[in-house]
Amino acid sequence: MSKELTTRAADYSQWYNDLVIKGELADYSAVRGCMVIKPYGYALWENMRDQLDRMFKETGHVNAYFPLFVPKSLFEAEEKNAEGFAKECAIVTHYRLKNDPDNKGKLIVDPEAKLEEELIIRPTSEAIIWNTYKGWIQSYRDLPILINQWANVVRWEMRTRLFLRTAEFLWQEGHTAHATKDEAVEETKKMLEVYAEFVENYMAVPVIKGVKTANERFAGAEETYCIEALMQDGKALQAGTSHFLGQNFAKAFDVQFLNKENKKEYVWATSWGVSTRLIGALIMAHSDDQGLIMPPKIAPLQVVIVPIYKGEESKNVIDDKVADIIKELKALGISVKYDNSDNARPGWKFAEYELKGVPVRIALGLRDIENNVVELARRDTKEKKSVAIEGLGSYVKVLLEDIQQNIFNRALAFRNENIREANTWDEFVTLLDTKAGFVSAHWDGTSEAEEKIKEQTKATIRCIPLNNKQEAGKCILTGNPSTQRVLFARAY
RNA sequence: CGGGAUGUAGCGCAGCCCGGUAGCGCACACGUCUGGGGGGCGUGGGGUCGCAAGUUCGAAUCUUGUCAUCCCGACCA
Repeated sequence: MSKELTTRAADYSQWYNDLVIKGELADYSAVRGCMVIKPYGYALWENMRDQLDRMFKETGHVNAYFPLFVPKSLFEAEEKNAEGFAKECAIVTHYRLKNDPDNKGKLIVDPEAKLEEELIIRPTSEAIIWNTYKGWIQSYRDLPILINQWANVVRWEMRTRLFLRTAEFLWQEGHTAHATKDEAVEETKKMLEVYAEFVENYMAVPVIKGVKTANERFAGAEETYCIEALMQDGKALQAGTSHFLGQNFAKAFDVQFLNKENKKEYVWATSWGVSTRLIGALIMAHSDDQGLIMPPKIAPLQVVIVPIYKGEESKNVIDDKVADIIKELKALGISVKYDNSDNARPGWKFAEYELKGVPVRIALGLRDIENNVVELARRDTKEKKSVAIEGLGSYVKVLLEDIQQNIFNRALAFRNENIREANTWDEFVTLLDTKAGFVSAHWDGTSEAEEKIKEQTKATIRCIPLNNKQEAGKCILTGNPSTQRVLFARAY
């Protein structure tokens, strides 16, 4: 099977879809807007999940699991949150089917089995969790609660895209409860740091940490912190969010505690999440026209070995040699696959593993064995060289670290080249239309101006970067005074 | 929800305008030569043409309806 990929230049969206489908990360399913995550894609998600999970636990969190369904009365308790998600909720109204009397072999919803109260399939779990926390919290001694859950959620999106926006997606959502505002704010920021560290150090995708404007804030939050990444087509992608929820949910669900002075206070809350969308970010940040490029630290497979043989006899010789190499690599904690299957030829395998983004490929035949070398190819630069079998393990280990660093540096350089300042409206519009990327510009801080800019340019304020430099300026739209620049971009 | 497109073999497509025995490439199976960048040759298997009505002697093809998916837009992690 030849797997022709659309190039980025020809059709960026199609290129992305081709990588996901032909790279065997995911497949379309029989359900509109829902995808099947295939084993290779799921292995990637598992690696991401496992690392994040370690980081959450290192920062004091524990995992738990809450129901998929949220009774409507709970869902609507926090008004802003409910309003924000209402338009995209799937709702369970019945609990039973029955045989269709008019159509043999078919089923219909049993009208007798209507639920007293509709159940909302969670688009996010604040409601069900805060309803639960109410029963868990009486005293300041019960705080903080630092819980994370790995779950699926459903958001009935109008238009979906593999990994970037599916109707059902996998994610983690942290939900913490604190006795003081300061502690909750600190938690919000801490988790933003965890996300930034994960995305940069493991996924090799550079991010900008910032705060969302009121318009872009999570429904029900007081403050939304985010990490924003830049894709190769110049569009921004929100890679993770961490919300300071204030006392909104505590008030909505009446969660109070007695403080040390024996006075009742509402609990302070945070929530934070990243999803399978990160896989979309990973693909669009690194990959090229030959296929995916996996960062070694989370690659489902770090090294693939392809034998070059002629006939059974030479295959056996190579198999023996490779067994030693695999042993050495595995001892160093490197994941490795030996593909000596006879149903594809070497050239086909080379292309296939490039498509899948395996960071390092080792090829060897009798010729190499005689010389005690292998041919080693790195996916990020496609550079090939002959490397001694002696000490191959440590060579590969260093190489994997180098690839990890190299793809991060490459993405960082691209990101930095694509942050440009605009000082006038014309400059702003021209930059958006000709260069894409982030545009750093002054904004007067009003929602009205933000809305108008969005209407006219489709660009949104991605964030107000943390530690932003304060400088006097004029809003590019209104000319009103401004104290700092914010980052605009067209976004996914 | 607005606009555009597509449903024919596992995948990608042609055939439809102008109705008359369902075709190509890849994949798959077997054999063989091969093997250092998506192999060659030979043989073979596989499809109620998305679904439902209608027109007709006859429908993949014409008509109507319907369902689904994809792409672009608005919305959104």
